[in-house]
Amino acid sequence: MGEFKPLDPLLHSQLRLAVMSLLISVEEAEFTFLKEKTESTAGNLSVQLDKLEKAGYLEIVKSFRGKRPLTTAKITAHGIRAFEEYVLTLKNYIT
Amino acid sequence: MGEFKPLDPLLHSQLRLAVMSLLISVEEAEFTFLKEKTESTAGNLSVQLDKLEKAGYLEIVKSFRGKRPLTTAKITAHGIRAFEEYVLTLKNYIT
DNA sequence: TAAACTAGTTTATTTTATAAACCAAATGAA
DNA sequence: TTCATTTGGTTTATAAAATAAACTAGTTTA
Repeated sequence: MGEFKPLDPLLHSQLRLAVMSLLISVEEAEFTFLKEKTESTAGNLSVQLDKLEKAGYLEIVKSFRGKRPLTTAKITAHGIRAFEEYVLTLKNYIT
Repeated sequence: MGEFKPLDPLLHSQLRLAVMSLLISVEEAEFTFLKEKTESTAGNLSVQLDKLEKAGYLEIVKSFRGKRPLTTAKITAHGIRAFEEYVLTLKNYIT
């Protein structure tokens, strides 16, 4: 029983964790909302959303609002499980 | 009041966090003890202890036990404060 | 005395995070 | 109308971190 099982590296990142944290509570959010809440740059956010999507933690939907592009992120069931697991693992480090 | 204040990058690292977590409870520990508990390589542990020492979070004492070198790490008051602060900050991400 | 082990450090490589530069379209001001 | 600015991003380049591999120095064991 190792005391410190590895932390999911995909979640152990400030920005990705903040994004997941937001999406856990709101279910679905726009790119600009996530950008404002996390105070990240668009470039960084774009890259990190990509990674979370490729891991299957998020679903990214691209559409238009009026004439402008609109990117929406939604957490998946797999993402929720991974986040919960991450939190449990982390607790062994900080308590 | 930003929801996600930055996490101390020195502590937001799996191995350094595990080391600090151990030292919070035991106060003082040998290199080999830390290596076993964290299941890290000696090289990685050496590098990370250095960083924590340079930040003033640990004090590293080098001596000999019999004829063999002995490296001991001890958490500082500053390290304890930083760890506690990190935990508080992190809670805003995971709850 | 040679092989293997201990207790690490140093250097090199890979992976991440982040920033900077860029793009396409839409809007606003002169 | 046309040129500057803004929106909503993506792509590429750079900096920083984590990790692994190689190395050092000495010790113990066969």
